[in-house]
Amino acid sequence: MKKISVVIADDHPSQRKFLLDAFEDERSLEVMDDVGTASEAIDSVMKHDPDVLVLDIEMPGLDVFHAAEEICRLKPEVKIIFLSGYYKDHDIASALRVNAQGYVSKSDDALLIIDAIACVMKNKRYFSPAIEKRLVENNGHVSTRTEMLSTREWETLEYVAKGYSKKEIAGFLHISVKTVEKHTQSVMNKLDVHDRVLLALWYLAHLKSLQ
Amino acid sequence: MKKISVVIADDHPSQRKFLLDAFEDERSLEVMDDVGTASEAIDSVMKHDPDVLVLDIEMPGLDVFHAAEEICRLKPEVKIIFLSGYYKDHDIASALRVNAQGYVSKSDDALLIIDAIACVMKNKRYFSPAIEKRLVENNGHVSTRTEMLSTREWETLEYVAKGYSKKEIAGFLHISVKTVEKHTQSVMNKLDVHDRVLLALWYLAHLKSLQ
DNA sequence: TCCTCTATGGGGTACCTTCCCCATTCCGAT
DNA sequence: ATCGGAATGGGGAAGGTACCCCATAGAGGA
Repeated sequence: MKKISVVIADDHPSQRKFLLDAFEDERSLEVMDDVGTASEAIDSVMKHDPDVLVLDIEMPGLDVFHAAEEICRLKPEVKIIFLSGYYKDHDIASALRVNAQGYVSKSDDALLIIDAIACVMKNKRYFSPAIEKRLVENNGHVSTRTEMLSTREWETLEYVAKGYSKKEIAGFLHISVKTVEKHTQSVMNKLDVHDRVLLALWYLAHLKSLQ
Repeated sequence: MKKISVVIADDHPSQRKFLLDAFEDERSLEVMDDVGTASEAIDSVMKHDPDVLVLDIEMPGLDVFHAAEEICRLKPEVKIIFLSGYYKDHDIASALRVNAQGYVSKSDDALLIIDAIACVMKNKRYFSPAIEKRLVENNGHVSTRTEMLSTREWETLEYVAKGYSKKEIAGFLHISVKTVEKHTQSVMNKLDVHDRVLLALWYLAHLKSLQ
């Protein structure tokens, strides 16, 4: 089986070593390069064309999110996983904005980061539990689109798209039918789709690109 | 509504898990037991008295067709749906001989198997399209759901699945809304799907296998 | 602090959908 | 010739859906 090629970008040598050691023990991974700044990260990605870039959020010099945007533009197939020390909502939002595939806390176990790599390689997004919790508390579901759907709206959309009636959805979410109706309407207005079947079709069509 | 009780018999744990997961998502189904051999299947059917037995054709130990015959003798009311990996004419013939109610290819979508269950519960036989094709080439006539739908019903289904309203469909087909209604109802009765969104999902799920 | 956004609900209305009832025509099969 | 199925339509009931109106409470940002 082909190994997953990885580039590591972190300004702290100790953190870099920690990751290098962790990834070296994992046979499915192959670290191509490890660098200490965002601009070096861009260069390294251009040179090595890795599957995954593990990118520390706090680094001196060029802003990591600008770097991430640049990499997305130049090499959109590269999966970017952000590493954060103290995750701030603003950083998470920026990571989402540049369409990061993963966001892992440094306090998390190394195995979790390896898991995140395996996850994004399957074209799924990965967020460490603590950050996921934040996301749910704040924004809600991941959406970098102009048409932002709230958590409840997403949940409602998912159930609608699976063919459940408002009454059933109200039961699942433990809210009234009226509120389900409200969420459905909000979704319909935001997506400019005013029919349940078309909503389901929209959901199915966007499922791949959303996850 | 009473759930359809199901027993799964498959020697591959992964396949069992796949089916369990698929059936767990289906509200109308309740898996009573899952086993790994034909003789266990007999015991399980005797013990749980399920509505449907999903039976893998390739299993070690006791021959599955003998087991199926035994079950038909002891519990004739149990519907048996065969799951085949590589459908051979001989197996299909054997399945017909023991009066199986359904025969589905493993390569088919899980939804199709769920549909097969719904189908046999209405005392209709079900054969997945690929197998049905074989049957037509060899033996002769076995009714399938593709044949169940008339031209107009099929056309109506297609428009419904694309998100058009009855009024629109009536316009497309140059018939009255009432007739569209009639066709939609016929389709819903035949497929045992009583909702436009689920009809659309059914259509999408079967589009590939039906071609 | 004020204001917006999210989430929660109720009332009401118009329309759509699902499912009964009914009929006619035509066509192919027994 | 009759019978069944496919296709065409209508009436009407019951419930679902889409879209308005309204209000309240909490969290977060300007």
